[in-house]
Amino acid sequence: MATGRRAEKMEETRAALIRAARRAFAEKGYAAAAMDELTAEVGLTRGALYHHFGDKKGLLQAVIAEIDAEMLAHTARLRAAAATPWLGFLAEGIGYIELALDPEIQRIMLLDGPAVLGDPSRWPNQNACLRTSIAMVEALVADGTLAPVDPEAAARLINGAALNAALWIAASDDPPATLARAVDAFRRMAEGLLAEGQPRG
Amino acid sequence: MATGRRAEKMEETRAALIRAARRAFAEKGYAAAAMDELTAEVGLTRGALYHHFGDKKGLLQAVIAEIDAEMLAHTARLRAAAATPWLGFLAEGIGYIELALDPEIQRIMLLDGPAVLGDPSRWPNQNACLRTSIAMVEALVADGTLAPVDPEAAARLINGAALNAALWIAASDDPPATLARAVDAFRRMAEGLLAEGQPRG
DNA sequence: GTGGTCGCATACACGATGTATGTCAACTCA
DNA sequence: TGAGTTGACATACATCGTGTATGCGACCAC
Repeated sequence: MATGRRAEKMEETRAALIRAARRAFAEKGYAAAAMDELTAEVGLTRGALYHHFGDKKGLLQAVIAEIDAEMLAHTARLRAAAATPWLGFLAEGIGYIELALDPEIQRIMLLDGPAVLGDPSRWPNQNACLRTSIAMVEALVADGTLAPVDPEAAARLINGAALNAALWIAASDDPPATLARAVDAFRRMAEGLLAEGQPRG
Repeated sequence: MATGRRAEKMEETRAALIRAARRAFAEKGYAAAAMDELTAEVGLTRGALYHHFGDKKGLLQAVIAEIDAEMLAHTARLRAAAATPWLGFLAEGIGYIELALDPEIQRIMLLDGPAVLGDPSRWPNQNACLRTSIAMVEALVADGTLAPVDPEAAARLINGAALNAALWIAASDDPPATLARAVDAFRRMAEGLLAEGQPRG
């Protein structure tokens, strides 16, 4: 499609607004981020913002969608690089923990996002990520690697554990050391889902 | 101590404000709860509020401290009623999941609280709860029930898994059924921490 | 009973969101 | 190609909510 000069510029301002919002939300938090500052930073006014995103919440949604897509792509790469499905599953969880070390992700995705937009498992992208996790657990249960556990429940618990670990690590004094402790415990817990007699990975 | 008429009345208004805030925060969320309404509901004005709690955040802290104390007392009861330390540990986690079915706890403790006050593991009461969990894991590791895992890491991951499970259950269409699925998966994951040869039950 | 303290109300300043309206450049079509 | 239309964005305003400074009145000490 021949995107005219018009549409092209428009996409540019959308991107600029989202970029500025990511910075502002990450640094000051959603509530304390003023839209006037945000927009002025990229040479616009709130008019542009309300035109493109409807309201402040809409801007946050756009920001979250972008970050979420990046996270999804990252964990998918880790999973694909693993030797076995089970190791892929572990790698995905551990990668998720590492990702959440980023202050931007913590503040926007883990703290403000849920408070403003509600339960993250209802977000479209998170749902996609979760669905792949569920599918993996299903496959691992089917081939006998995992005990007959409810796939969605297992995927969500693993996710929750990883998420909380990330918050802990981020708030700790020595993140790398804490990361190591968390990853070890995470691996053990996940191994609790393995079927009897399966090698512990 | 002879609490005079004065101090007595003051405690009463503090309690009334906290009560009203619990309702308002739970129903509308922290950001959307207006202090004017809150206080008018119990026949006061914002003056009382700022006098007692400093600012809106201070009120939220007081509310959270109260709820947190209730949760702590509840899980402690469950733990004490269990037959063995290991079963007590499980009961505590499962009890935590059940507690979080309460919409008030979800909204205030799991969504708005972290966004406004930051990482919950830094809250004084949560810290107390976590410390007892860590102590339990330490004891279970010492007596050989659990594998030699980092106590704090294990406690935090278990906590995170339970917390996320609660959010999931709450958002589900059939909470009781979802609760059953979550509890089963939770038990299995926790059992991953058991030492080799320990009975799973 | 008089001065002081303190719980709480009143009044105001400030900032932030959202909306209604205006404007000007870019595209359409005869 | 130029008049009309659309739409991206700016401007101006209405509204509301927090926080603070100030004031009042009841209780307590002496």
